[in-house]
Amino acid sequence: MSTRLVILGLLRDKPLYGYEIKHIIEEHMGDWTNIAFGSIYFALGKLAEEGFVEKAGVEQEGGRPSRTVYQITPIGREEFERLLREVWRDLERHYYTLDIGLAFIEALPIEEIKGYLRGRVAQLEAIGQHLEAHQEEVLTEEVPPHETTLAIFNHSRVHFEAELTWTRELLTKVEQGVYP
Amino acid sequence: MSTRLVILGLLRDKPLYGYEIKHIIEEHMGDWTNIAFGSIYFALGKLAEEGFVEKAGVEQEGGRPSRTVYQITPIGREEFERLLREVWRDLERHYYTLDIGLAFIEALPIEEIKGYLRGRVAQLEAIGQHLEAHQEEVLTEEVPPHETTLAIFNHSRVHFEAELTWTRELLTKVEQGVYP
DNA sequence: GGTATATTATTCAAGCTAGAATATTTAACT
DNA sequence: AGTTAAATATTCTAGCTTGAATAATATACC
Repeated sequence: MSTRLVILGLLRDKPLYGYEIKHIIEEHMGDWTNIAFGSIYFALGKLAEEGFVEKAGVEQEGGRPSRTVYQITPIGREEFERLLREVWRDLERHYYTLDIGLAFIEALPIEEIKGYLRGRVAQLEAIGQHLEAHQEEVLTEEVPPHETTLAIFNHSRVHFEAELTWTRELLTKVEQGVYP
Repeated sequence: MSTRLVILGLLRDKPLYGYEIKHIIEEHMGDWTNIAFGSIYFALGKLAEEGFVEKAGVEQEGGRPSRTVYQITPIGREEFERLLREVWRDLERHYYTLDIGLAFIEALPIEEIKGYLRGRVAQLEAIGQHLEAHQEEVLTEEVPPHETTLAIFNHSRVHFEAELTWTRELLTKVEQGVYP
């Protein structure tokens, strides 16, 4: 669903082929998206079927595999805006698998749970270090980062911090013997 | 993936049929899971195929549709524990669709974006009200809530608060004209 | 009493994701 | 120069999710 949005968004600028799209995503959006190869080709096929994109031709460079270049259509641009508005308008709910783990917490020895929680705190602290380092790096670059980059970065950060706080609190409670 | 965990977890106590599983999930886990009908039947079929559950018989009540009851097997119990440990061990990454919206922010008029952000803040504030009310209600019940229930509730809450804080900050920046 | 709605229980098709498989080719290394 | 590794580009299958479709009965309502 967001795969379509990304593809249409990228195709607005110029025609692209699947592999190229995958690479742009990895380079520019790699940290905050999760779009697999198959999804891109599937979405391209679907978008073409629906008339939102169309084949712009087939290229070949040397003896490399030939590639199908797609370009966006006028109704594709409309669809892009529709999807974009949808994303901005609607709040999305996130579900946390660990909540299910919590629901079944009695199924594991409490000492084992403590171990996992300590592990989670350690992992989260490592991520925190990584995020800080990354921010340092970005801020000391010659080219100042774009505001959207910062906003996206902060988005991860606030949720990461929420998760860390919550996990620490849970560990404390478990250590206090609140869970039987 | 967490569908399997939930199903196996519920079947530990007693044999159940698909529709019953769906109902238990909705009643007890409805606020923090998102498992569709089809997924349950699909997972039951798969788990049966793999030997983690098995048909315990077919029941019928009055003229209602007949129902297939499944029970967990010994290796099903092992699989449950394996999945449970996996959930506790591994941190899961969450991706936010709005980040993609942010990446394409220039495609919409900034005034429209402001509107959406105000809308999001309002929606989040409403959820905040709802969460507070829900907590009040739970805390004033005769039966004190189980610790896991509170932990799961707090999990939602910290992330909701993170989202609200971040959204407000973004709105402020947009209103300050940081985004062209 | 008769119509409308809700409940029960499952099946099914369509959509989407993930990632391995494929086949060629260029770059890297000793 | 020859082997290995990495890159290029797509296809394909298996797995999973979603929600509509089905079909019967029980309940609610006027």
